[in-house]
Amino acid sequence: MAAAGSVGATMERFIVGAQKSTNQLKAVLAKLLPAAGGARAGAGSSAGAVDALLSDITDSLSQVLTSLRLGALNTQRPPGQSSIVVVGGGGSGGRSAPRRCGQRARTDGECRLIVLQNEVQDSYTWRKYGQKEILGARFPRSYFKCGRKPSCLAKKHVQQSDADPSKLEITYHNGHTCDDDSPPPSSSHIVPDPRIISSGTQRNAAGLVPVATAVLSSQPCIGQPPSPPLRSVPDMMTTGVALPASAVVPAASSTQYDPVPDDTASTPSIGEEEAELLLFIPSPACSQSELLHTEVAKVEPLGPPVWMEHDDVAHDDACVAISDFMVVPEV
DNA sequence: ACGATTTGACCATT
DNA sequence: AATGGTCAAATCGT
Repeated sequence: MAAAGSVGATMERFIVGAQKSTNQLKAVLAKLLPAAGGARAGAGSSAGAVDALLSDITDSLSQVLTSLRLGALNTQRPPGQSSIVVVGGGGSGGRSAPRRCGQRARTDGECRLIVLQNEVQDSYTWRKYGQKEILGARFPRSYFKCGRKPSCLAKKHVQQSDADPSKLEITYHNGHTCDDDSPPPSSSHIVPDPRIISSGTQRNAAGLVPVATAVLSSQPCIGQPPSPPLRSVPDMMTTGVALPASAVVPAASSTQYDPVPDDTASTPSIGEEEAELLLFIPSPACSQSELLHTEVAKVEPLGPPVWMEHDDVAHDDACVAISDFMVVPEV
């Protein structure tokens, strides 16, 4: 849809702008902090560190930009049809989340399963309301409800993948209804409409971070609240863009993560065709303390990826879980 | 003191 | 009966 394209274009503009600013900053710092050859070792190392950081920033921005452009890959799926977004794996194809034996399907509304690398998070505020050991699963499943509004029906179940502990299997149930009536207090968000999907890894409940911040930071988000407002993405489950590990940002503590912006009141609900890109940012999903920390694999700019659904898709009445999902470069 | 998280118990579904 | 999902009191952190 056009909207999706405009969102991507908007994000792309911001990223390009960030790249320019970074380059300018680099130039300025180069003058202020004469690199290596500097007289004082201290100054030299500082300059080196700054340079390294700036390089990381520009590299991350490039990665995000690439991901955005690859975003064309989007796959619009009709509501009810689920998709598994595997973040990471360098496009080599992620592992699926096979339905566990004894796992039952709920019949309450739509749900979508997403498998993400840890350290990703979405822009919504989630409140954990339960945790349970699941038969056959090594890790417990955590239950979250939208914390923005009690009336919002959005829920998500987060479980660390048995197959790959570095991934979180997040199942979303129902779309957010909190976007409809009361837009969150506005802030300096840049991109309109955030709806990020995500997953997290760290032990903290996460928080949202502004995309910019996310892109710049490479530190693991353990118990770190994000400060700036997050920015991000459109509808979840449509497409996914994996940010480079360096894009991972510290998460905020559960309580106030995500200030989903506001001006983003227009967040589309699941199934809408609005968004094409997803920005995965560390999420609150794992307020639990046991989640592992891993890096999000980089997306290789090999060309427009294509989302492929594997044959063995398990269909439930209202829930669908796709077992295998891969991203392959278009030849 | 308030709000979020934890955790055991209860309920619903298969 | 077994299992997953939700509730709610207790606990913890701010």
